[in-house]
Amino acid sequence: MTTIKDVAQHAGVSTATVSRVLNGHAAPTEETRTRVLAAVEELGYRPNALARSLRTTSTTTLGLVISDLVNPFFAEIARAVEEEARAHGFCVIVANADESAEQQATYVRNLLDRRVDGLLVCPATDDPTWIAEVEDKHIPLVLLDRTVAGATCPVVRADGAQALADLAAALTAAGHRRVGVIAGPADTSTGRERLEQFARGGLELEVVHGDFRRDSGVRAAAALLDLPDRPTALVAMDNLMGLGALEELRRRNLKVPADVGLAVYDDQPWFPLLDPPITVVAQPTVEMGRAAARSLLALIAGEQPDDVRLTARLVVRGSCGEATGAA
Amino acid sequence: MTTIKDVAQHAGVSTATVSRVLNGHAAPTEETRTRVLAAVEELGYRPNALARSLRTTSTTTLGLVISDLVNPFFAEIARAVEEEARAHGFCVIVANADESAEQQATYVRNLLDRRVDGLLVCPATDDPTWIAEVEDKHIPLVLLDRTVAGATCPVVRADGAQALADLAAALTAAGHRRVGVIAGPADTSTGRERLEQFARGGLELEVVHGDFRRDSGVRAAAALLDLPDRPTALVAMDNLMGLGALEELRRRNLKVPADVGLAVYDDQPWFPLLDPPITVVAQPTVEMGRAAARSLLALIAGEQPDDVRLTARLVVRGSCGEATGAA
DNA sequence: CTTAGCCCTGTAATCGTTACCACGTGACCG
DNA sequence: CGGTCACGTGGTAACGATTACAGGGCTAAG
Repeated sequence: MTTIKDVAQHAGVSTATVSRVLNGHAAPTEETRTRVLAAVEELGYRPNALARSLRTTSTTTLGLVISDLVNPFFAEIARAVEEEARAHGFCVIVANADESAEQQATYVRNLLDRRVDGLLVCPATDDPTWIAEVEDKHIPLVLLDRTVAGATCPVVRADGAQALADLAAALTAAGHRRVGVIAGPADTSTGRERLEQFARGGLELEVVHGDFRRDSGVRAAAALLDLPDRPTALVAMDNLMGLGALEELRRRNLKVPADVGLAVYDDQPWFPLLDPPITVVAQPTVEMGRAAARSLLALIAGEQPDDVRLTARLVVRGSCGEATGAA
Repeated sequence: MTTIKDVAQHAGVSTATVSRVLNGHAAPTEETRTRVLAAVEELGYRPNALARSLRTTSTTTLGLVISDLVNPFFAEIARAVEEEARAHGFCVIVANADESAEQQATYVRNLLDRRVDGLLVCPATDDPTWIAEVEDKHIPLVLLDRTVAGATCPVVRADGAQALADLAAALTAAGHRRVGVIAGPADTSTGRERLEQFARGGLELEVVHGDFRRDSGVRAAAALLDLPDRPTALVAMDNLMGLGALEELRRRNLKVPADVGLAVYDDQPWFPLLDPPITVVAQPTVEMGRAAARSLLALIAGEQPDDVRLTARLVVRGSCGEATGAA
């Protein structure tokens, strides 16, 4: 592997000069500049990012800890974060916590060890212990999608209050009174919040908690559909649990919305293709990712960005049934 | 930030001893061991991964360059790679090339700069120039999903020949003669191969090339459906283009399979939920990711793993129509 | 003609670790 | 009882880059 020393030797200058040329510092002569660049070219030299970062204590790298990479919601966020970061010359290391608090903590530590310049985390649970570790080291931190009690860092998330109120109203208008909710885990802020906000809609709720994954959606739907007094509609608080619910409905040969109405929090491209298309609360996923990256970069630059709340909105498509004037 | 020096001082030993304790080398006394560990604990010391890697020339990190993170096929692969790597104590840096050869090259270089121990790439195009760079530096490399002409490194991919033959047969049995193919880019191995293998099925084909993304699926489907002598079925060679095709069919109010049959290469969890459920060629996604990670780790360990070909299989679901005994 | 000042360059220290070598001590054996 | 051996430990030189500081050459001014 060729080092800066090789380049220096090849160009007949010192390593300091090579470094200066490569970093555009203290302008060297045009002549030495071209000579150095020629040597770099010829040897195919690439600076060792490890050595450089060790010296400069900067990696121009952001760490992103995602709750679940296979969840398209998070995949899209990851992509948005990455794009925004790249536009600012930063690179992103994506780590997948798989909705596990332990794995999340492991990754946070790992990213800190690698000296990322900042950390973007979608917290798996409410457990706040890992945050202290990050703040001790004075590494800029931004929370994404979910918050954690007692966190003092900026938070970027969607505000679904209005959309969920609208959803409750739409369900009511369609004649639903008793609704089964497939909620997120009670130890996540989004899990609690969405449920709370939806509960304000005045419907009678049956609640089963899932874990934001497909299988839990299947189980929760089954539990709700097995109730003696079956709810007339289901609301899944996450796209993967929505998928699970759909699978269970299909398995039981229940027609949507004739037998059971359905709505899902978080839109997916295939929801409009179902028959009937699924009514959803759509989140501004890409904007969330971008905003989070921007906040983190601001924090790194020494600014004090505010929390960001982007509004989610209801998209009525038909899976909850038609509004009946009679109701 | 506390360094190994602080720990050494705190424990009253030399930095060398601290290092030995932490790395389990040349057994120190039980007594010094506990003393050092106590100091580590007390100071909350974590070794600087940059410095360590600089010294040892090993990062226990794999680089994974993905064609498109938002494509669920690749997202699932990424997850599998990451799991397998973690099981072996390796960490994965995921980079998203967004189907762009340039961005891919940029990321490959970036990962090499960071001195990853090995590289896993899903090549965006056939352009092989970047491979030379990797091989020059003797960094272990494994190609995933797609291959590149002249590559001498191990390749892990799916073999869809039989499945595509089966699909052609199934389409024929269902009475189709002229089929519109939404193919992948001609400058990707999977794009060419799938088309070639399907073409052997003896059907009359109309081919439009897409780019493995949703929009291109929409456009390609539109082009095919606008043909004067419209094909009786469409085959999309990738799940995202399949999604696009479905959207276009929906927009035109064409019924599947009554008006047009449809099949897609690469299964997705929501395909069975459509009406009718979509016939697909299912790839062993997770196994591909795992196998690729294993191959790369073997390469890093100095072994010479063989190429891996995992067989894809046809899953008939109904979107191509029923086999007619009459045909 | 001398000297101040500027610009370019090189020398060397440094970032935090680990590898190598040398040293001291205690044990064991002849 | 002395010599060897083994083992635990400390000092120190790397790893590959950046950067403060110093020095040398040249121009311009007095």
